[in-house]
Amino acid sequence: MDITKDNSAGIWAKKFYLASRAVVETTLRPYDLGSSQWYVLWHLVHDGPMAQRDLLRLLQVEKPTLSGIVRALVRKGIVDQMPDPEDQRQRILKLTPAGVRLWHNLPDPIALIRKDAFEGVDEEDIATVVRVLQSATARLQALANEGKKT
Amino acid sequence: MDITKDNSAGIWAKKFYLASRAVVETTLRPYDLGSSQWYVLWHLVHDGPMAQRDLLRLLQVEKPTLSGIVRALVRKGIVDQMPDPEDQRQRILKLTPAGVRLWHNLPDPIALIRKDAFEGVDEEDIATVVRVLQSATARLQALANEGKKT
DNA sequence: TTCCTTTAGTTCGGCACCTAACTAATATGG
DNA sequence: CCATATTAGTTAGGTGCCGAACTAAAGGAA
Repeated sequence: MDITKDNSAGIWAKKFYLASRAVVETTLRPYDLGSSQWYVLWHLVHDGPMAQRDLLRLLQVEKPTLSGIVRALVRKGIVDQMPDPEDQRQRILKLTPAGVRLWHNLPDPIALIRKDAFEGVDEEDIATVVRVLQSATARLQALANEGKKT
Repeated sequence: MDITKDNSAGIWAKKFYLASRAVVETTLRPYDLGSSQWYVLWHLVHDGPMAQRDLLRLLQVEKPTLSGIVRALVRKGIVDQMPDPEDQRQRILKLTPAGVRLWHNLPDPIALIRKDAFEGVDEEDIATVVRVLQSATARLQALANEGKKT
């Protein structure tokens, strides 16, 4: 009874996620940046300064998760976190000059994954992967929400 | 330019992994057990006591990762970790009586995911998901190994 | 205006991962 | 036989994720 047989799609989703995170983090390590830290920079570069709460929705993570990522970026001097004068609860996030300089030297880890993992793979197969995983995720999240309400 | 479009299979693999981990951990939380901790128990139940190094290969994680999981299980009184008399470097892992009792009350989180996420999904689609993710993972790991050697 | 609720963010503690650097013990080659 | 690998496991520190519980500020209702 091989347990991996029972949930092979789940097992491989996990393995792929961990492998791609490893590649991205290896790529970014020389710049002392984690994968989610990079993604925060990406948003700040492409959308300009924004409140932490807006980033929260873009990244789709919980508050303490983003709080930790931001703390690391502030510690490294890459991002400034200042209170919004309009609403003293909110914090505006903005790249520092050092952050802007860093960004210009950074490789694009998303392009790397796309190329090294999926280049040449049948488009329809990829569409199937997306469709199956998307629906499976929705089903699990529905289950989780149901459990919360009950 | 939506970044998610560029690597949608990767994005959904991640989302699915996180969602399934959340469901599993919610299921196991009443028993004060994490997902990987559960998987260690599963192996100890099905294969009997074994050295930590053998578990390492079964779980396919790095040494410090397993070390942390084992430490948590020992702290909770679920697993005993004793030196192998044959080889003083190795540690034999064995369920405690409390661990055995706990196991008998535990739900099966793998069955849960299989049912709630994939039940009714076309077998061929699942096969495609496995095939694509498996090959993508292999490509990334090959890349990682190459980088190590160079 | 005052009280109450909601919202934004942090802190704490926990899980699951990693690399780098370490100890202790066994195995091996000269 | 002894010096030198190699192997097993731990520790330290970092990333990314979570829920629970907290503070502070803003919004609303009586």
